[in-house]
Amino acid sequence: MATIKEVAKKANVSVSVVSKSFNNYKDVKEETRQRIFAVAKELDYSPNINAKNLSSKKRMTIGLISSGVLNDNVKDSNAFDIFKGVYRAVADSRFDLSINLIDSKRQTQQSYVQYCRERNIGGAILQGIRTDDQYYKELIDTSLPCVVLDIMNESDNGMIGSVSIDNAKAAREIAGYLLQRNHRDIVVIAGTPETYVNKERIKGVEEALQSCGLELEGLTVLEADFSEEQAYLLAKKYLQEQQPTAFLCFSDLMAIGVMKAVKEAGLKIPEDISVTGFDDLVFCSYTEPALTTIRQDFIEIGKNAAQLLQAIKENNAVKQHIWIEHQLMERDSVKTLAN
Amino acid sequence: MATIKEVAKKANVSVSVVSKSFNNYKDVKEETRQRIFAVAKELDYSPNINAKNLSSKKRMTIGLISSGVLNDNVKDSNAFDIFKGVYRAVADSRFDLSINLIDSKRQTQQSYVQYCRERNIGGAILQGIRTDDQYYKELIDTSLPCVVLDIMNESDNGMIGSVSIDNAKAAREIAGYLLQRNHRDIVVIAGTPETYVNKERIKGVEEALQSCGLELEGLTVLEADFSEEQAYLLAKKYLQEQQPTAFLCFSDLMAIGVMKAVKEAGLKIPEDISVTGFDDLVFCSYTEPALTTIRQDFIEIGKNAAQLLQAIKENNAVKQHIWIEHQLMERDSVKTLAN
DNA sequence: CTGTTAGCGCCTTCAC
DNA sequence: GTGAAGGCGCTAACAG
Repeated sequence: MATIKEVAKKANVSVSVVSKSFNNYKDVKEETRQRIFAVAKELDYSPNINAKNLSSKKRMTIGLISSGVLNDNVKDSNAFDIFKGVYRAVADSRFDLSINLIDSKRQTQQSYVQYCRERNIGGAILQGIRTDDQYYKELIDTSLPCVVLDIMNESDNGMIGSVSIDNAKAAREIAGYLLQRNHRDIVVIAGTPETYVNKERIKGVEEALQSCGLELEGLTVLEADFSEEQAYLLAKKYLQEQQPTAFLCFSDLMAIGVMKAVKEAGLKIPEDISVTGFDDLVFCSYTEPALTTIRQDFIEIGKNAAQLLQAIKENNAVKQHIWIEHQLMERDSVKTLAN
Repeated sequence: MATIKEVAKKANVSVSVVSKSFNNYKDVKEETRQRIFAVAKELDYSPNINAKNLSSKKRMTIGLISSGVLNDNVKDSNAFDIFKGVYRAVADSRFDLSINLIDSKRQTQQSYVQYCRERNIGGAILQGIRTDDQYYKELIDTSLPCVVLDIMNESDNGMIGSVSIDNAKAAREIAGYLLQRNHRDIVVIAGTPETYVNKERIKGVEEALQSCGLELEGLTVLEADFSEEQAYLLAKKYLQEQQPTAFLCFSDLMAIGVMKAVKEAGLKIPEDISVTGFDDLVFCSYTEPALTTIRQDFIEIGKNAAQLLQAIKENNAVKQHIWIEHQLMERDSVKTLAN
């Protein structure tokens, strides 16, 4: 592998000129630059990233800290879509960024901050991380630029941004959708209560109820920790005693679990019971019946996260939080009830 | 961020001792080592990876070159599963590897080799790459350790390994499954003919036919380029003229396309026509009817690829090709015909 | 515009 | 066992 030195030598210039040429400095004569490029090509030279990172203090690597890399739920590929979005944004930018995926479960020996510093990672995107994560707080307090997904950051640290859909609004919409179709006996299959996303969605559902003049007391909320299995078990148990007209689930995975329980109880969807999801994972259009749900555009989320991160790093972030549009996907799992 | 110097100073030793301590050299007194570690912890020190890579010529980063990062097919998450497998294998190893994802479509300006050299990438795993890829050949000729997926490498370069299921065998199995159920008018929806995977699967189907004493001439093969849309169009057109008893598809995505065409033709699956897939993507169990297919364990594939790559790098690879077990997933899309 | 030079943080002989 | 010193390849002042 040719080094900058060899290029310089062969082109009869000093290394600094070569360096400048490659870094688009303008104080290099065009002619010289061309000559250098020619030689570089001939020698098959390309700058060594390690050396580059070492000497220039610029940090151009971004880390993607995610809980979705090692989890066993093959159905959950949000992390990958987010990844795709980040990748695209980065590929389209003028930066030469590389992406480091870190699994939150694996990363227990060492704090994220430490990991990032070691690797000269200049900014991180956090996905599927909980605010009570042992290292989350540490990261937030650092001056490392971060973008968190599905978390609303409350600190006044200017280096922290966030991206998410408007969960309250989305929940309001899907609850409203059910209410409009005359569902009054709705059971909410919620996720993990401490979670920002969960709180927002609960809020949205409540708002929808209120705007229909309904009492909140009547609302049954079952907490299934965003787990398919948990949702299945809870729904199964619930169905032994009561039969609501609809299950409003805070994730598609949980909706799948619920559907299984409903079917096992000998009930039909949507004839006997309606079910809705949240996320719009790929398989939602293939379930029987196809699941009505809220679509989150994870690719878009990832893309925006990467762009926001760059903006933060360059100190020109306009908004600290970016809302991504969601979409109600109307399919076949909800029945309109007689008034 | 503390540097090795500061640690050395505070521990009253020279930097080299610190370096050695961290790199498990044995010529450091245990007592000193402990003292150094204590100081390091106190100073929150951890070695800088860039500097490390720069000075030691060891290459511990592996690259994952994939066609699946930027493609728009959200249904196709094989790449992610492979990625997961690689990640796990790497996380379990004693190496500190980081993963670089490279999209083959994006990577047009620069050869893989060059990309890897720049980043000090010591080995690469190629996924979804075609042997006629402009940079593939170059890579194979290099001394960069590589593991290719779904390609059978013919060169005698000892640095190249490969991992895949036994495609011929799998195809034989699923074709046999159909034949056993008395299907005789089978249309194969194949992928891209130049592809290793495709050739093997064709071979497998032919072998199955032969072992039943059937003529190969009767076999209809439609090439749909592994595309859902193409498969849909071809099946649609074919159904206007003829009606086979079964479509044997070389990918689930194509099977989905075929199923759509069949349904649109007013035919029922599996009553009128049976359909089989290949891959077992997540949504296969949710289709209506659930798709009978060949399951590829992509996570396992990724894991083995990473392990093989390490073995190659350490010069102790036993086999150059690793076969991963596949599995016939029997679901509801095939009907047993009357004899 | 171009060259010189001092690091960046760490590893690795080679002396002591 | 430990320390000194020379690089790894590149960037960024600072001179010229």
